Amino acid sequence: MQFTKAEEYGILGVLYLVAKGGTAVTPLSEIAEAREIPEKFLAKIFQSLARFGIVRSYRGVRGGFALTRNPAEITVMAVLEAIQGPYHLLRCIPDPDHCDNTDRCALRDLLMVVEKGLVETFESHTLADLGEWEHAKGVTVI
Amino acid sequence: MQFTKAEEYGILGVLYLVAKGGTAVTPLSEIAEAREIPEKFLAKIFQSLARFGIVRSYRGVRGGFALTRNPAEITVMAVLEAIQGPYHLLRCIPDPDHCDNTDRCALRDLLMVVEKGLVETFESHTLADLGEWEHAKGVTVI
DNA sequence: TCGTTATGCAATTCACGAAAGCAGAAGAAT
DNA sequence: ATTCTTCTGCTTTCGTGAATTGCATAACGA
Repeated sequence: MQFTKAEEYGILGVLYLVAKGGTAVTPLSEIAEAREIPEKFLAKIFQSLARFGIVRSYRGVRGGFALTRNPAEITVMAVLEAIQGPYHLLRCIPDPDHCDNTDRCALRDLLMVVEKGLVETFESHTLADLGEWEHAKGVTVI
Repeated sequence: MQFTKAEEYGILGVLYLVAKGGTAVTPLSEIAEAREIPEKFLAKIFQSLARFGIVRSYRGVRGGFALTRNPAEITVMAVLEAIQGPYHLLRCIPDPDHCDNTDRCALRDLLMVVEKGLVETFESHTLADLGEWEHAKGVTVI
């Protein structure tokens, strides 16, 4: 059970936008360089984020991406789901037909408990929260 | 972030032993067939469990594996750590030198919170607990 | 019209989870 | 002793999906 690079880069990317404050439109090249993320990979991730309305894209010179809402209104969970789709620890959780005795599986029950706690934590933290944590630690944009 | 097959098989394997009750020595072939797990893969997993003292192995005719302790004394966490080693969502959590600004990373802080909750849940459930859940649902050994 | 930036899809690389194979050791049964 | 069973400890293979790259195209501003 490990956090994926896509998830990691996605969060770091939007946090960069938060750190820049307001609604500054920022090109991927800048984010990628500042946070040392492969640019094309980041592009893919931000396209997902754009589809889910987390960020908005602007083309052309001085284009880039910007948050669509106030960071306080965007939960970490929303970002993760935009990147990875619905979040589940086992295939049989969303799809009970995946194996033949989901209704008797204690492991599935336990993981549903674990997953619930996990989702609650991700939902109870917004990008603004994380931004403040970083700010308190003196993180700079570049 | 997904539960691995090794983790899944490991838990299901020991739960099979729990369901058989007591300290019955059970060969891998039986467990593998009953729970539809690739036998050689299960062997690898149980070797780890044996090294960590979760189960004990017996060779020869009528050999196999048995739990070393009462299921109520074995937490799910113990089983998972035996299989996967120390549990971390990001490499930089156990190894702060993995990236160059772990001390300023809000994502790392958040994941440490998530991880804590996760570990607590796994530690607060024993194999006996899961065994009872299954029992209540009418799970049979074979 | 030109340069910049995102878009969308295709292709590729790569790591690791997952699984299989095999020779050998240990042990029980007879 | 011999034989059969079962674990042990490698080695190797396979497959999937993560991670990354590439390219042609579309949109947009200057």
